[in-house]
Amino acid sequence: MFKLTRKSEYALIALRHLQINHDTLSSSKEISQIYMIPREVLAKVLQKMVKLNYIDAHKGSNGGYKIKKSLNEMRLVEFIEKMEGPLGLVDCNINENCDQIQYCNIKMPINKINENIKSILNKIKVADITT
Amino acid sequence: MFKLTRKSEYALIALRHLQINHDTLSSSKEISQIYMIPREVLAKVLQKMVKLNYIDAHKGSNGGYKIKKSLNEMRLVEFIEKMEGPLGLVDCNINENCDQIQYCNIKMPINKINENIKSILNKIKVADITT
DNA sequence: TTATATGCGACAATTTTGGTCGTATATATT
DNA sequence: AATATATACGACCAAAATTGTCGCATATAA
Repeated sequence: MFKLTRKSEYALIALRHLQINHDTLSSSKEISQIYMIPREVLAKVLQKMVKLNYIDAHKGSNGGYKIKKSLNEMRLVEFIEKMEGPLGLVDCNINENCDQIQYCNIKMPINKINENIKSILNKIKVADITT
Repeated sequence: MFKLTRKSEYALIALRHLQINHDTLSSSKEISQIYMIPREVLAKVLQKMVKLNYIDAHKGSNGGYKIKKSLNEMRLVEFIEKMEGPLGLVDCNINENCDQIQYCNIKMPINKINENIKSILNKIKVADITT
């Protein structure tokens, strides 16, 4: 509970690598080997970041990925939510698919705590991880 | 990802109920019915809280549970960690069973964020939920 | 004695997460 | 043109965590 997923971790590891090597292309093979990450999983994470326009991809021999400068200014929460879906301590912070929703007696206080946490995370930029 | 478990939710719902009805015993049956929580699951959560000495149990007919006053002053994080095990954004905040640990390039920044979140949670008391 | 409560272990079902495989497509290099 | 190497993507499988069920033992009030 209360953990990031591996995919998020892999994404951030890759981003940091891409940031440090922002003057060259880095392939999924290269990154997966350096950090001991299963190649295919990493590849999909990278592909998702391309789709979200966070990094650029170059196909073919000597191809690879390159980070986009603008990404560093993005809020970390936003990044994670785009990659994984909305964050929330409990389901009713996200949707209303909860059997307890109409009887629940802790909705309000939990919601408040959720807001607190989100507001902290809102202050963290992707660059705080990658640089 | 990044969610409380149902068990934690159930525990907090039950605690709030016990707090409101602190002058009488409440049975797992009663609580499970009011909040639409599967009885057996709730029962185990309650039993765990008894073992941790957070609530009192009375067996037999007309039995049930009662909250201990001191619990309300406990930090929420501590409560959750006792119920569920240690919290951490990533595995290496908890133990070192991670294939990436020696190559990881985001250990430090993630650790810092983890500290931030924990320090917020440290300011929240159980009473902030139950009252 | 009976009804009703907690206590507890084994286990089953479900969901989430993490990882694998096959194939298509693009491109630099030879 | 052929080859090697890279990304793109869908289908699928495996493992782990979470959530829920069942059966039985024990305690106690009425």
